[in-house]
Amino acid sequence: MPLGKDYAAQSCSLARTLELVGERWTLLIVRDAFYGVRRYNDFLVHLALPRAVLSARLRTLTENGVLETVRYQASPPRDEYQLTAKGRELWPAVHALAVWGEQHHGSEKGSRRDFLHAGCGTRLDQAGRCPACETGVPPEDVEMRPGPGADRAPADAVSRALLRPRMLLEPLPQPLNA
Amino acid sequence: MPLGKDYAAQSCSLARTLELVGERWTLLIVRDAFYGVRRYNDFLVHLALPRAVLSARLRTLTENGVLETVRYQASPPRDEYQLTAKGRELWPAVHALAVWGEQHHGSEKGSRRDFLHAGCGTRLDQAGRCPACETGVPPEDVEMRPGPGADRAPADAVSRALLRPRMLLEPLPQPLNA
DNA sequence: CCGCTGAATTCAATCACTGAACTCTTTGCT
DNA sequence: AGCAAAGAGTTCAGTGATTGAATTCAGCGG
Repeated sequence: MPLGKDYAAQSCSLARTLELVGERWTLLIVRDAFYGVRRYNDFLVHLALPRAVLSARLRTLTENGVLETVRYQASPPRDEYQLTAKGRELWPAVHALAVWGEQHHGSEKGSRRDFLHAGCGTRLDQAGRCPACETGVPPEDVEMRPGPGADRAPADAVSRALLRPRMLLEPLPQPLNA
Repeated sequence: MPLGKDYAAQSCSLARTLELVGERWTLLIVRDAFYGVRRYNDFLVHLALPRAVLSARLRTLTENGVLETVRYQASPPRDEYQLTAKGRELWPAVHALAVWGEQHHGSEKGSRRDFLHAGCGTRLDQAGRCPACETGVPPEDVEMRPGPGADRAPADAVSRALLRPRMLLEPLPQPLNA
């Protein structure tokens, strides 16, 4: 629905996936959700996208069961957006795309962000598996830390909060200071 | 370049990947290339997209080293578009997205297309690995065959040609009859 | 009462996509 | 030679989506 017509070749499941998740900004929102971003304003600050687009994307992701809203305070009603189980299953795809980008368009200084199997400390391969343990690693067990190519002093508070090592899906500390 | 501005948060390799591969139609073109589609007209027939968009996408994919043009006849000069090594490395990402779509938006009749480890015949998991052999499977070793949910009598010749089991990256037979 | 925050919506301008028509070159047919 | 067809595009007007700025709105803090 979001993008006018549906893709032809709808006999392919990739086409139906891209209808939902293939619009501009959508996968970056999902990626941020894996990073622990949950609030409207944090997405806004981190991605620097127009508010209208963010609202629209959050709505269609929620309507399609990728995100769900969770009330975190009642009096001025405020909702967080969290990944559902269905959304968390996008991790292999998101990770594979990120790894491809790192390999082919990475900076010369090295990776910007590393994803490690928590507990064993090994970097994941493109398939999202731990080469040492020879198992797939769900996002809950992935530790993210800045790599040598990371920007050391980003302009926005969300990027700064993401600079310290953290587990995927772990919510950002609130409020965001420094 | 293709989409006006570059994504902010360019410290993420996913963003740079999506700049290249995240536009409408682009990943479907790449998927078709894995399926063996190589010619302008075959992409056009299979995807039913505007010619202007197809030309633009093929150009940027070629300029960025995902596809390369290969002359297949000289007299009226005709080029095929083939995946480069860099392009073939998108297979895990494309496959992961397709599997996600199959799981969450698949038809009730079952999968539309199955991807098997050729030689062992086991269906790949979401990470693109063969559960039986416990190895990753490169696209050259993947056999594609229609699943129970496939459309049995598609309207276009390319879809009909893709109905018989085939190896990924194997070029479509030319000319396309039936 | 006033200003602030978080979460939006509205609006004009811009940009991209769509679909149809057109171009150009070579080849096959008569 | 003349004509139609195929393959691979380009051009162009109309539509739809995205952008960035401004505005709204509710509740809270002092």
